[in-house]
Amino acid sequence: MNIYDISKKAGVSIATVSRVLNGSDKVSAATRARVLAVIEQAGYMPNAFARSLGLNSMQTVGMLCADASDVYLAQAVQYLERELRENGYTAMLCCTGYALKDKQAYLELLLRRNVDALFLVGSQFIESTKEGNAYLLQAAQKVPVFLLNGSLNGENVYGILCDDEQATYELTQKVLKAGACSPVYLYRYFSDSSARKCAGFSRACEEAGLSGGRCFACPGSFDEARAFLEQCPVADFDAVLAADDGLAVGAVKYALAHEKRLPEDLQVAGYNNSLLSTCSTPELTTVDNRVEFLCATAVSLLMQVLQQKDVPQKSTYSATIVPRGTTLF
Amino acid sequence: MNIYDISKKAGVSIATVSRVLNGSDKVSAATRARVLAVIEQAGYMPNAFARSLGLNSMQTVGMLCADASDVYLAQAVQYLERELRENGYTAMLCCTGYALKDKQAYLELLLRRNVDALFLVGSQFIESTKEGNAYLLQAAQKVPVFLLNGSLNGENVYGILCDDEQATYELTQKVLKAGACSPVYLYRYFSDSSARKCAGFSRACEEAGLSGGRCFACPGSFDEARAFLEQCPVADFDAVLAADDGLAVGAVKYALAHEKRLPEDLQVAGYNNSLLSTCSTPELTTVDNRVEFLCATAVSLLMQVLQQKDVPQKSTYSATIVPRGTTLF
DNA sequence: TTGTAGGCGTTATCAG
DNA sequence: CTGATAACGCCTACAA
Repeated sequence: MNIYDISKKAGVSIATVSRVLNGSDKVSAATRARVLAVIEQAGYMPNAFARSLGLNSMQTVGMLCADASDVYLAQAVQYLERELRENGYTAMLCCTGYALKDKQAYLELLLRRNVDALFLVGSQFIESTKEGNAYLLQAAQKVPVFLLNGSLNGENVYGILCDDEQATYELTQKVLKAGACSPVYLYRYFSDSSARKCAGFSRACEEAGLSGGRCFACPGSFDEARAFLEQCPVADFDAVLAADDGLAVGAVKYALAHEKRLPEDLQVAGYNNSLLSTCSTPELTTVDNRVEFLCATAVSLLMQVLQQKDVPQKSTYSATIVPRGTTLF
Repeated sequence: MNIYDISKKAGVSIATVSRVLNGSDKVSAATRARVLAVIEQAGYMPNAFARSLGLNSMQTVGMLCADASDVYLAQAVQYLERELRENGYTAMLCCTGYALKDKQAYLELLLRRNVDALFLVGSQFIESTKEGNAYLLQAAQKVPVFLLNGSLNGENVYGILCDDEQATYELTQKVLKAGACSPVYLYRYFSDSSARKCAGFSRACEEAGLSGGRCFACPGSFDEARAFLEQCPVADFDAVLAADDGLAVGAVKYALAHEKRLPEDLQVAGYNNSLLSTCSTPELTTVDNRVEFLCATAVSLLMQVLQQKDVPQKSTYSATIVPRGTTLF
């Protein structure tokens, strides 16, 4: 069943059928109705591949995400997909994992599908070395590349990111002001975003005259985070700030297991304002980095880029602190 | 940059280039090497649309999922995508929400992209009426339709599902045997799966000679679930079993707020063995319905169907009970 | 308002 | 082993 079949049944040329399909106004109401009736009756759907071949676009964007089951990333995936669809685009999802080699391979895989753009969801996609990021710049020669919560200097690469440094700085200040004397910072793995968070934390610590060496990488499961705190290099810590809510939940579990009162004996704060922050009892103080806004912005920027409009290479927005039960403010 | 450019540079015909691209063995090693060198040097990638047009497939499957940010569904999405990719397929994700009208619209949208198959993730896609399911049967006339944790009788429709009834039955038995006299069951919304779970719960209750009317629909947030229990129609309940871990976390919050000891005063059990079950303190007893297995099975069945092999319309597998801190067994 | 014909970039069938 | 050529199904000037 193709456009020829329809044109025959309707007694018109394929050009007319095509015009009807694409809502051209250069078709008389009568023929339009007739053609539509035939299409309806036949249950005809135009072949997407043929259409894409001519138009050189299938209205598709590649979405790379290290782990779509991560509470935070999953939310981003959800919002992005929704926004994209509202703009007529479909998302091709690729869960890459955290290894650079895989990220590169899956990015190429998506490029081979002729996607119209690439979304890299999460700061895991920015490497610390120039060579590590080369593949992104290369991809950007073919399609616009959007970094969600990351930034990278390069033609056709667009970064939208939350000011994690400032948010963490302010959060740390509040925790210190509320009485903490020996805070520590936990992050899951090194990334563009966690580096910014550590920087904000350290800045606040320095300003308060505290000693350094308080930021630690720590495995991500609740139990591992808890175990880490049991042998924390800074033995007398009285506040745990974390780069994501999961680690903070680990800290809560640590406190509950050691009969430390939350927040009197130990202040805890997470990041992301994810489901985990309210799942915890007491509920976590956390930072809302506004994923929904991030995603909406990214998609709207993409639409502008596709319309050949000028778009800033880097957009920054600020986060909000959400005080709840695990801090003294 | 297309296949003609490459053929010219390599001094061969496009047929030869195509053969090289597709790994045909009817090419001499010398020409193959020459062509590959040109391809490499030019950074050439074949056009996916043209290729798909000829082959009538882009090796793509449509993935419908009510909410990709749901902890359970997100995990399914992640596993499915991984399995699909390992088999050379790419996932087009569509987050439909829970309204039938939207589910239908997004399914058609995917069909219009000429996907090779459809995966409907979660039992939300089976309606209780015949007319409600008609769109699935219609879609199945074009491509194979896979129901993940659901089943429906129809040509080209394949259901893979967990025996939720039996798992819930056994779980309820254990809770009763451990001392509960007045259990209640909470589910978030009516679905194929929640119906099976309620049935298992009710069967165990009946066998224990308990009165009926113990299954309740309940809004899904932690706070709402907790609030529901505060005015539960069954006032003297001493066990809360839930159709998902989120509701069970609500029950834990209820217990903590009312100084009921877990599990001595109140037994609680969730479902899905999701992140929420270990995020909770105490950790939730729950049911592991083995999403990973579900997804792997679904993809492997798809591959069989695509190879024209005979595949059972319905595959069932069993779940595992995971005893943790919120029950007395 | 409608129809004709060429092009999009592959794959695959035949000849050679 | 290699090359010419006809599909694949749609869009869109250009003509009528």
